[in-house]
Formats: sequence, C-alpha cells, structure tokens
Amino acid sequence: MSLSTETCPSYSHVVLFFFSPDAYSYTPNVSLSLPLGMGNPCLATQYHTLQNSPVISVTSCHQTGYSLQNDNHAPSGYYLPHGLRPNGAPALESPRIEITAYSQYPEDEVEESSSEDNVIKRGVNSIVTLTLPNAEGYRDPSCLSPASSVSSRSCNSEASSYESSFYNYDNSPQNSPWQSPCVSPRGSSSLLSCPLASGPIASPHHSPSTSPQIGAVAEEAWPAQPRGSRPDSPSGKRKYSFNGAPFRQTSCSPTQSPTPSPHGSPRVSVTDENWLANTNQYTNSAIVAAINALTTDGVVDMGEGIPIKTRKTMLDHSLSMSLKVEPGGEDLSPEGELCHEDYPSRLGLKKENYCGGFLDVPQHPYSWSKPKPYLSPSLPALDWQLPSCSGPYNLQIEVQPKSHHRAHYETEGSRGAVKALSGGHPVVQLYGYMESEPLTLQLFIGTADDRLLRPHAFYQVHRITGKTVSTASHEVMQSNTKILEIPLLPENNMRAIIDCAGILKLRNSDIELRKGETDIGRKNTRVRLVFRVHINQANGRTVSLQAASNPIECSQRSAQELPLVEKQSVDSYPATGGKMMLLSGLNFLPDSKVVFVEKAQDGHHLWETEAKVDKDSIKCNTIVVEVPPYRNQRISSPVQVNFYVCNGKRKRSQYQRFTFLPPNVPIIKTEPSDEYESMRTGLSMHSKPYYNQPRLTPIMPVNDADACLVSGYSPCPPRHAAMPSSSPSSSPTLHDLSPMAYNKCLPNSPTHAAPPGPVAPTIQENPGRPNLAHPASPDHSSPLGMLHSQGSPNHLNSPGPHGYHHIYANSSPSSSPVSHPSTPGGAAESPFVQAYSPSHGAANSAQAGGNSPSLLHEDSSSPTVSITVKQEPQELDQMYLDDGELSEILSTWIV
DNA sequence: GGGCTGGAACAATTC
DNA sequence: TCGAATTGTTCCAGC
Repeated sequence: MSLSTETCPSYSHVVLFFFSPDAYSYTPNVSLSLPLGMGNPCLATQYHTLQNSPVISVTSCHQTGYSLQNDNHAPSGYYLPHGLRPNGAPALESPRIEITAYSQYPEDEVEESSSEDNVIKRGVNSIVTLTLPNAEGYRDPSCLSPASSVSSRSCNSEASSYESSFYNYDNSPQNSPWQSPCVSPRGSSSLLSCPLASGPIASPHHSPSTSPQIGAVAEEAWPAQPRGSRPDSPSGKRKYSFNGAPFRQTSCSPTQSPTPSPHGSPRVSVTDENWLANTNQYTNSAIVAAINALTTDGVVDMGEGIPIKTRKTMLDHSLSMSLKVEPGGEDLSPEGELCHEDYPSRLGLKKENYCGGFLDVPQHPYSWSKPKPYLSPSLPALDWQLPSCSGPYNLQIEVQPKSHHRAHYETEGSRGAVKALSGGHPVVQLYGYMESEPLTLQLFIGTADDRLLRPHAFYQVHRITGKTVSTASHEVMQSNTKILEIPLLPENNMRAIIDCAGILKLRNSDIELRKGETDIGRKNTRVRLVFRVHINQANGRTVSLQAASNPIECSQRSAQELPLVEKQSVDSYPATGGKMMLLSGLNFLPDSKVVFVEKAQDGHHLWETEAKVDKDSIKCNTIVVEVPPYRNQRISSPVQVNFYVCNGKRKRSQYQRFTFLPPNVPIIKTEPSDEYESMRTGLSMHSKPYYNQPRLTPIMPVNDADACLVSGYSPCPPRHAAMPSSSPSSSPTLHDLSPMAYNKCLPNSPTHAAPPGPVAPTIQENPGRPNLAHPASPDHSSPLGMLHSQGSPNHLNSPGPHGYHHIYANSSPSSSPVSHPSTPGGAAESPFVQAYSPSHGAANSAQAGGNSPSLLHEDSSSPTVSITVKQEPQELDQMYLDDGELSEILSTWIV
C-alpha cells in the first residue's frame, strides 16, 4: 500500500482517516498522523481490508462517517474519524491521500518485510514533526515523551490494542501507536513481532491469588525474569514472596532500577490538580476513531481477500485470548489455552455444544459451549469504543455498581464481588435479542478517566466463586486484560447478575515498569466495569455492543476521604445565580466547601468563587449550596463552568459541571431523576459527571439540540417500550463518566450533509438506516440538554466515550468544527460526531428516563445548525496548540 | 479454614 | 532540604 499526501496539512497533528468504500471493510484505511503519524501496523482488519481496496483516492473533506458507506456495505457501525489531531482535535485541512492497495505487493513482502512494511511510515517519517511545548512533561502517548516513545513501548502494553497486540514497535522508531492507527502491511505481522502479545497465555503465574493470570501482566514486562519473581516494589515492604520466601531482590530486567521509574520517570505526577487535565491529553481520538472505524465483522473478510499469512497472523492474534486454566480443565491445551482461535465462536454459544472444561461452577445450569470453528478473529479490541445499542439490540446496565469498591491486591484475599448500591450486584441485560442461543457477556475493568475507555492497566477483573455466587463465569485473557465471560441466557431474558466479579489491584510498580506502559497508577484508582456482548448475525457479521458502568473508586483511602458528588439537583441556571442546589454524594463534611471555577482556554482560572453552603443542611451525603452569580451577567450563550466539593487542601471531589445560562433563557423543568431525592428534598437530582472535565468550558449555542446530541446514543430504533426506562436501580447514582459528555457538537457534520445512506453507526449494522451525525453530549447538546442529560442512565450506560458512534470530525475545516481542539483531553478526547438516527433521540430519551430533553428528534433532512463547542484545556501545558493555532481552529469552528 | 471486610501500619512519593 | 501530607501496599483481626 502506498500513501501519499497531496495536501499536507498545515497542522502537524492532523490525522486523516480514510474509509474504504468497500462493503466489508469499513476500513479506516489510513490514518496519517503527524508528526508521529505513521502507519500503525496494528489493525489487522484494516489490513486485510485494504487488500481489497484497490486504489483509493480520497479527498478527506467530508468523509462523512457513515455516509461513506453505501447501503450495501455499511460497515456501519463505525465511527468515522476524519481529520484529527492526535489529541482528537480536528484537522483543519483536508489533505488528500491516495491509497494503493497492498495487493500490489507480494504478500510476503507485505508481511515480512520490515523495510517495506510501511509506506505510510516512510511517508510519515519524512514529515516534519511538531515539537510540543512541554512535551517532556506529558505522558500522553501521543507526545514524544520518553515514556511514550516507541522505544519504551512494547507489545506487552495492554494500554491499548494498538499498543499491545497490534502495534509493531519495531517498525516505528518514532511513532506513537497513539498517533496513528494506520493501516499497514505490517499490521498483522506486527503481531508476530510481538511474541508476547499473547502474553498471559504464556504466563502461568505466580500469583497466589485466585487470579493466577494477573501476574502475567507484570511478568511480561520482565521476560527474562524468572517466573515467580517480580520487580521490586518501591515499597520496602515487599520483602517476601507469597509463600513467605524473600523476594528476589534482583531483577533480570534491563530496566530494573531501584526506583519505580527506570525511564527517568517520564511519568508525571498526577495530582488532584492535574490528573484530569493531564489525562485529557493522552487521548488520541484519532486512533480510537480509526479503530472504531473497523468492524467486528471478520468472517467475510477473513475468508476473502486476505493473504494467508495475514489470516494466520490474525489467528495468532486471537491467540492472545486464553482461558483461565481451571484445575482439571479438560479442554485446555497443554499450554493452558483453549482453542483460542475459536474464541470468537464462543460468542455465539450453542447449548448443544458443551465444553465442560470451562465450567467453573458445575452446578450452574449453563455450560460453556465448546467453541465452534474459527469464525471471526476480528472482534473489536478492548479499547475500541463500541456503542451500547445497535439496531434492535441494546446492552444496558440495569443496576449500576456502587461508586466505591475496594480492590484487593494479590497479596490480599479477595474483597468480594462488586456490589450495587442497593446491596445486590450489578445487573446487565441485553435487549432486543430474540434468538434462542445464549450469548456471552464479557466483562473487563476499564478506565474511568477522561480518556476514551480502555482496559485499565492497574486493575483486573477478578472472578469470584463460591456458594454465594449465582452467576457462572470463567476467565480469558486478552492482551493482558482479564475478561470475565458470563453467559447471557434467553431464559433469563438475556439478563445477568454480576455477582461474580471482583476487582484486583496490580501494583503500580509492576505495571509502570512494564514496557510500553504509559499510564501511571498513582491516583489512577477509578475504574468502570465494561460489558460487551458480540452478537453473530445471520449474515455472518457480528454486532458488538458495549456498556460501561459508572466509575468505581477502588482506593481504600480515596473512598473514605474524598468527597464524591453523585448528583446535583441543578445542572444549569441563569447567570444571576441564587438557586439552591442540592448535591448528594459521599463524604461531605461540615466544613466542606463548594467552589465554582471557570477556566480559560489556556488553563488559567478565569473565575473562581466559593458558593454559599448551607452549613446547617450538610450531611455526610448531602449538601445544599447556593448557585453563585456568574461573573458576567450578560452572557449571550450558555457558559459551562465546573464546581467541586472540597474537604480540604487535597481532598476535592471530581469536577462537576454547571452551566450558566443567559438570564433570559427559559429554564425547562424536567422530571426528577431520583424520585426519592425529589420527594425528600424537593429538588430533582441529576447525576453528575463524576468525571468531569474541569477544564472545559464550552460555550454552546442554545439552539442546537439537534446538532449536538448526546453522544453515546447509538442509533437504536425507537423501542422504548421494550427498553426499560431509566432503571431505578441504575440511577441512584448516576455518574457521567463520559468525557463525551463534554462534547463536541459538530456542526453540520459530514454525515448530515452526506447523501442518504446507511449510516450505520454501530458496528456492522444493517445498512440502510439513516443516521445522522451528532455531536454528542447531553450536556452540550444544548443548554437545555445540559440540564439533564446526566441523569440518563443511558448516558451512563452507554459508555461515556464509548459506545458512541463517533464520527470523528472530518479533516475538512468546514466540516470539522468538532470539539475542542484546545483540549486535548477531557472531553476532548474524541471530538466526533455521533451517528444518529431519527428514532434515536426518542429511544434514548426513553432510556434516559425522560431526562433528556436534549435528545430532540432529528432527522437527516432537518437542517442542522453549526455549534461551536469551545472546550478548554485544563492546564496550559496540556495544550497541543499554540494560541495561534487555537485561534485559527476556533475561528474555523465558529460558524 | 477460607473468604470477606474494615482498619491501620509502614514506606514511598509528593507537596 | 526537610517535614508534613498523601498515597500505595501490606498486614492484621474479626466476622
């Protein structure tokens, strides 16, 4: 494949994505990322897809996401990224790239040659890179920091698919996998070059816990290290092994050092002040977008047009999944793996095919079926953002987990399964599935920061067994991430009670020292339960859905000390202030303070004021505060600010969003999201983004609900009736995890302008469904939307950043006013336009429990209004762009 | 006896 | 540079 840019973007970080018109390939064929851009040899699917893509000459301008696909091919489902900066910001240029199918190269060359491996790479390499200010201070993989440099990465990283199983570091001295999920001939071969990709499989473990494979995560970073030993912990306490024997004090790791940060500590400290802000930058929406652009459909692709070697590689990739070796497991291979290549097939479990060896809980009525022959190796990587609903299907977390769950270390015994607020356990249900075959619900621990959802490097799901556990489950490993597989049975209405999942904490030092790992563990203690289900379609395709839970604080101390705002009775109010707002949450103290903050684009505080707190009303879980008057009483458009509860110097809650409306904007009252609270306090509560993106201060036009809809709402048909409206059980503590929530209202997204066509926002959906691209954020959809979007369980369930069909902003300036270029992180992670179907709004509205006024009906033909979303970086040093660039971008966005 | 919990000691890291 | 504060990890005890 060859790639050339005919129009080199003026911005170095522009990432271009091209989608193959090919039906099955929803291929984000190419992603050209500058300066680090390079062909990301990852994405096998892309690879083989490209095989079928002759020469694609694309003018990125209106690559309207889904619209790119034709009705018959709709790889729908995927989010079409357009021009984006590594930080997710849209590219302003519309470079034209020509893509020549790999097929012109001998397969061997394609796969084995490292020299020819990436034409993309060559091309990119010649591109001048942008020197980022304070780059060294970033840990953002997208930056050229030591930590994130290719040299420090390895295939072991589980950080992301592109960093782990797919990414071929060898080939990219300068590419950050985050930079360019480009298609590369080496895409698949990269797997081969990453023998450890299947890591866990090869690592029996030393973990004394019931999670033997967990140890593999760390262990892989020390290939030369004798099994059973682990890197020294910075903690002097780590003197003994689990059996009491002294730990080896020496390590074979070349990078071993007395300190946890052998790389000169490229990792920055994450503090209350900068954590969220920093994390924002880590996001490379472009990559995610590219990844999302892929389809899970692999059957056809795999069978056709894919070089044998490629297929083999892909199979290898599938090998990265292994089953936990249960004592006595009969179906396990000698290596303790079980028909890995068959894994995908297990997604469509058939009752008639039992695989007893998998059964951990024999008494359970459900037995894991024996894997069917290899079907599709291209299930979406764990860091792919998937929608929670697609077509008739909707994966919902009916009962959210408690916001706190103390994770256990390997050195400790289990701390039990994650519980629900009500005392039970989380419940997940798949709606719309009418088949008689059971499905497999996958569960893994995901991140809960501002970045796009991905497997959490420091936490793993821990399988809980015992007489108190009613749900069968078994574990598999996929790229260092443990996945718990739970049967979803028709007889149970495709509903599963998640009482078999605990959370294991891996030592920071173990993970941080791992090659390729760029995340830091310190204060990175929030996670989300991520559920996935893959539904095989009659046409051979697979629809993959994903739903992420509310954030769960896993730190013992944080859970006990940090204030947590779960809900707020008011999301927005006129700039005049004066409204009493009830906050509910945890750990409020008599001397808790509530501070409103507004920051400028450069991260500087524009305004900060302490709101009046009704001291008499403070309880440990509620606090009443008076909304302070905004600094400018004459704002003409909503202004989003943030506030937090502070219990002390470093004990602040996450930022919560609040929107000041122009004084004359009518307030639309919406239904309380929490009857109890409403009745009790007279104030309706809105769950709040627990995560917030403090630095964002989007200014949104009021009238564009339709131009800016809730992200995370995938194009689901109007099935309210079939859908549970906001589940009471799931709404008591709704957190807006989604960075998306902050979002990116994309004006006239390409999709809007796109010709009618199937725009299947979700994976491999049925083509034909008209979808509209939407900016997505409830809060941003409009000031009105901001009022309640957060109360939507849907909002929560549809994984914030996930589950959205983000159609990344087009590279075209005119069409990519996407979100927030200035905020590489935060909500900013993924500026995208969400595909949306007319019925979607209603559906979501229903899901939202009636709290989503922002979900206005919209249809593809309706005129859309451009919305400008201005989001700010939390800190100056987090910006990727200089003021000039920002100004230019913003001016471009502002329509 | 093992799993689950809550609490806290101890040490490293950060402020 | 030092002390305090914070955070991570391990250990203990009780149920």
